[in-house]
Amino acid sequence: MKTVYERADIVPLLGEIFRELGYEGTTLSRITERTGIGKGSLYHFFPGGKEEMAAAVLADVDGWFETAIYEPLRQDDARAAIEAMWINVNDYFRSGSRICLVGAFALDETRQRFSPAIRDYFVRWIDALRLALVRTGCSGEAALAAAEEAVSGIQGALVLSRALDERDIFGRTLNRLAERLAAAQSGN
Amino acid sequence: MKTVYERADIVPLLGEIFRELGYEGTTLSRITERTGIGKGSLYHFFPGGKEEMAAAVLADVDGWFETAIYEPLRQDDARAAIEAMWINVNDYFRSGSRICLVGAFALDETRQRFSPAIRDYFVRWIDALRLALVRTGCSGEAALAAAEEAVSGIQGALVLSRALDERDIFGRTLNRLAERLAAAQSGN
DNA sequence: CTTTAATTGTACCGATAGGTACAATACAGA
DNA sequence: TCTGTATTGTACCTATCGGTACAATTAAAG
Repeated sequence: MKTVYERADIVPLLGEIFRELGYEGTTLSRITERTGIGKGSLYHFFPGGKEEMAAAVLADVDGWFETAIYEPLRQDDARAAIEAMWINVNDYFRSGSRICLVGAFALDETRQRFSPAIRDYFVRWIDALRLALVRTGCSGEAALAAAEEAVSGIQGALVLSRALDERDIFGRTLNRLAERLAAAQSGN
Repeated sequence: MKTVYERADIVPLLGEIFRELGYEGTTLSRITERTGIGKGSLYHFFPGGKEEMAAAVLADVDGWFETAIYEPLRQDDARAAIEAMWINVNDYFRSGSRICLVGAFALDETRQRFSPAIRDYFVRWIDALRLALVRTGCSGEAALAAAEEAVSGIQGALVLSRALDERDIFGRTLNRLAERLAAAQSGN
């Protein structure tokens, strides 16, 4: 009995494992153990080994955010896109029970391997949000500050909700952040 | 040639290594490589091995925050203690170039090993800050929300400043958070 | 200067890390 | 059905993992 995979099917599985175990904590044997995918397949699709796997996951995450969040913020109706962002963020991170892989990689030495990708993810998020805020009539400087505050706040909410292991704190914090952002839109 | 250590001297060194490499990324050989301390000494002071080393570091960090930040928040003049907190936090995290070990451990599977210590660190921080806010005249509910927002915001600032690798963003975010907290003190 | 206990360097251990080689298998197109 | 390519399981490699054992060395007390 043999199961045949495609690269696109494997990447999300790898994503969950890297999220849970971190880069160093993710071993090939644990990947096999959790997914049933053997080394043969893994190195067939990712000849660069573990590092290429993690890079593929980062690119996948980045792509998801690009189409689901950044592009709407840049192109669609600003207020609607911002509102949709909060909903999508809450869904994506499963109300705080799922962490941000990019943020986690930023904290330890893993950052050195992927620093351009990590940096880019956050720069583009902040910039897309900033542009949306400007379109609502917010001044340039205030828009940047508000965008940084929101993106930074989301990362903090993820850390805190995992640390406290409380169901509702992520949603509560997201609501506070959304209110702050709404305040930045109308006035100032 | 032989150097003699004490446990108290080793713990801070281990702290910096765990901070940089994470729990899984920290190996005994890398500890030796960076500190010159061999396995003999390491297992003499920490018979429980790597896990005991990390636990000792967490306890050390916790102790520092307890005396430098939590106790003043509970006992000293509330406004002065809050002001001192922001300065101490900025110093401790070296303007964002040093991460929060407890927050980092919270993100991956390492959390399972130390979840009570991780939880406690944040619960006590939030609670001490909440009490200080109440003493300034802030209502109970608003105080809890503001305390959560501040502690969560600090963690987010650490993630973001590492990810962007920008010198000034940590200080900027801390200033914003301090202003929010100041606003919670006077009114509401 | 001894004695004694605390501390440390070195040599080891089995298990597992990431990675390679390659034959066996599955599958798509002719 | 046959053929060639894509995919996969297995065996194997070296390096290193966390950990143990213990003799050599050090510092402290008398």
